Formats: sequence, structure tokens, C-alpha cells
Amino acid sequence: MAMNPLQNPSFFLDYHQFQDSSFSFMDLFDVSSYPLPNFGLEAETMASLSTEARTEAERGSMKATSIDNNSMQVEKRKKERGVGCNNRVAFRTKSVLEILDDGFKWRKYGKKSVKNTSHLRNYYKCLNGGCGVKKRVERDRDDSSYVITTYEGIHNHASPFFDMV
DNA sequence: CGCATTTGACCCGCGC
DNA sequence: GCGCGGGTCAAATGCG
Repeated sequence: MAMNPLQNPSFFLDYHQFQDSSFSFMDLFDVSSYPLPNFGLEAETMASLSTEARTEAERGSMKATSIDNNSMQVEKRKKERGVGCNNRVAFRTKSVLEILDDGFKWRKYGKKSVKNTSHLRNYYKCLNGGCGVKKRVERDRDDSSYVITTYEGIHNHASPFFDMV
């Protein structure tokens, strides 16, 4: 059984942030099938959820919303761009480490430098057979103490981490 | 020795 | 049609 993010002590939600967004609470449960942060850090975790979270995050339009520690902002957009954009979730996490072990096994397959920054973006693929979930990790452009992790796709298997729970 | 990572090349879609 | 930015591949490398 997938863990509900609400039950994860290291993952804080502030529902009130959501009321103006166009997403339903169910969306959170969709998301609960993602490897939500057992990042092993106590650091606050902010997340942005969106089918285009990645783009949004890059434009800074979402993270522009200043929120306190221990809160999360969720935003959902319907606009999808054809292929493969089914499900994207971007988490913005305060962490010095970029390797946030979420319980899944990832193989790095690419690295790119982000335009206009000296930061790098790393590309990972889920190791599980038949599970084509991808993941990107990059540093926040403005505040390098944050790491933006974007998941794309849905795992067709349970996380080993969930098994342990 | 096996395997994950590395890293430049390649590819593709989009905007000019 | 071309150039650029972003994403992926794959051969070589390094590590356990």
C-alpha cells in the first residue's frame, strides 16, 4: 500500500494553500503513488505538483509564491502537450545533497548544464523492468540550497521503501 | 570481472 | 531552413 504523503512526518502539507488552486484533493492521492520523500532529512520539503511542474518551476512562476517552511504548494494544470506528459511531479526540497534516496533504484543516464546557470541537471531512469519512470534532479537557480526533483510517469510497481513500512 | 556512471555526441522539436 | 535548447544514447571509464 502506497504511503499517503500526509502520513509522512518528513513531508508537510498545508492544505490551506490549495484552496484557490484548481486541483482536487484526490490529486494528492494520485501523487501518493510517487516515491514521496523519505529523504532521510528533517529539512522542510516544498513541492510543486503540476503536469508541467518542470516548466513552471523553471520559469519561476510557481515557486514565486513564497510559502513558509513546512508547507507545500500544489498547483495543477490541465494543459498537456501531447506525448509523455502524463504525469509530472516536481518537488523542491531543501537539501545539500542531490542524491535523495526515495526508495527506488535509479540509473543516471544523462547530465546537462542548465541555460543561464552554472548548475547541472541530472537525468535518472527507474531501474525496474517495464517501469519507464524518469526523474530529473537539478538545483534551484536562485537558491542553491534547494534541490528540484521532478518525477515523470507512474511506477508500475511498489517502492521497496513502501514494502518496509 | 560486472556493472553503474560518465560524458560527449546525437537527435528532435521549436522558434526565428 | 537553420540554429538553439533540451533530452537521450552509448562507448569508455572507474569502482566495488
